[in-house]
Amino acid sequence: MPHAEAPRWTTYANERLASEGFRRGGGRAAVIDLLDSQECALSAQEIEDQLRSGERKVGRATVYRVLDELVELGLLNKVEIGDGVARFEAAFPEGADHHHHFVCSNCGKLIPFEDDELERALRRVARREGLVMESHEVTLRGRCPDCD
Amino acid sequence: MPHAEAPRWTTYANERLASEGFRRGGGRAAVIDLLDSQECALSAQEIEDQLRSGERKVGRATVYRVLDELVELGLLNKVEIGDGVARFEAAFPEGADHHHHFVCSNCGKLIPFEDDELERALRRVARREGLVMESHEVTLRGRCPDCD
DNA sequence: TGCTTAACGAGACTGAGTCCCGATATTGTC
DNA sequence: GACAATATCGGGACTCAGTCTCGTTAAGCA
Ligand SMILES: [Zn+2]
Ligand SMILES: [Zn+2]
Ligand SMILES: [Zn+2]
Ligand SMILES: [Zn+2]
Repeated sequence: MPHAEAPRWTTYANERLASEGFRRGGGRAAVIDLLDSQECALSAQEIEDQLRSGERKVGRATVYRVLDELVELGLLNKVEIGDGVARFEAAFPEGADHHHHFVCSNCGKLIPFEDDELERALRRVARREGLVMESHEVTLRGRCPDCD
Repeated sequence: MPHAEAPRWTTYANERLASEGFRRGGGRAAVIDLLDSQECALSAQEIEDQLRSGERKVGRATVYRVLDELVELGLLNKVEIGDGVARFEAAFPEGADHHHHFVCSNCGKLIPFEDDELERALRRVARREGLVMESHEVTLRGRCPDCD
């Protein structure tokens, strides 16, 4: 949920891509627009299907290619909740809108959450172990309020 | 790294399986013994290969079946570092030997670490969000000391 | 010893993700 | 605008972790 006054992720992503020397291709633009309109993570299959059913057809190879590029540039977070399907969601600069996920082991619902202390603890660990942290993932599993 | 005086994980796992009414099968025993001798996580493929090259052959179906059972019983932790391969490692009761992983984005090395404050932060988040946490995974990504 | 049924394993199958390679579109230059 | 250079795209074959089926083996028990 970006702040109302913050620029759209699409804008940020496109600027970044331009500055990295990428050309502007229709397939990539379609994937970016779709991801920008999402609340939380989407799988490659979901992206492919939604684009196929829309007016802008995009091949599977392109979807995966674009997702890889964006993850590589840090414009996208790859979320893996353990069901064998990778999901992707927009990542804002400076860690804005940075969050993690809770997965209900009963109904499968994906609930996002954020916590500063958790983030601090992670940074502290990395420093203590002498590791240069580039990214991290946290997944909590259990019962959601509905299923408890 | 279990404490020297602590019982072997094999023992603990077998007792638990017995108390749950499982019969003692050769395939399951082989998988358990192999996992007990490991320092950190092993993939299903690695387990299958190591058992196949040893004297105790175990079919793939059995390996996956046993791993699922053990994860279900909380005797095993499923570790997914994002390369499309699930790994498994012994889980001790009471969270003893509980740890998480750092993955080097350059050389792929898997480095285990533990941190009480991180664990506390996770429990706090779950409570605040009204979620009943059954398990969790944390993966840090970046450069290890060797590759930095 | 004999019965019941859990445990096992060969191998077919599924599906996410990868690759190849020819077709198409973008950008810079003239 | 035309053209060359090359980034982008996509159909479809392919890989391979993980799943399923079903007939066989063997643990537990009376
Ligand atoms: Zn999310
Ligand atoms: Zn739920
Ligand atoms: Zn480990
Ligand atoms: Zn490294």
